[in-house]
Amino acid sequence: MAGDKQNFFESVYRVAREIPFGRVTSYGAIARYLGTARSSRMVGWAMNGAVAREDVPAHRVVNRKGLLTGKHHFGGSNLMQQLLENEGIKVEEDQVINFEQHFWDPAKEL
DNA sequence: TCAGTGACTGACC
DNA sequence: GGGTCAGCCACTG
Repeated sequence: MAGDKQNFFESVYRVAREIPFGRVTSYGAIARYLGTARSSRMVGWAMNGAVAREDVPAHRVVNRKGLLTGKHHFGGSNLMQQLLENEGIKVEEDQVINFEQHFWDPAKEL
């Protein structure tokens, strides 16, 4: 069958789209929800393609520590931080303030 | 084809 | 308590 990987990517996009306004999640959380907890890197790779999609809020996905590790993929600017702050999420030194408070777990909320 | 790399994470010492 | 290692899989040279 051709398209299994595509399905995985689409699944990641679908979950990312479900992230509520003003909330963030982690790569591992999405990976765990999809049943690929050990392939959290693939979620990050999927997000790489998600940036090109305006319907996928990739800026709401950070690493487990709330660190904006992927901000360099947003055009090499502080766009990611700008978008998060625009949603009421405070970001300082590439890290989300009160990360646990804004954290949204798809496996738990979805 | 092989080897290195990466938007991660959990376990181990 | 902080640094290191291994697993995961796709992409690139």
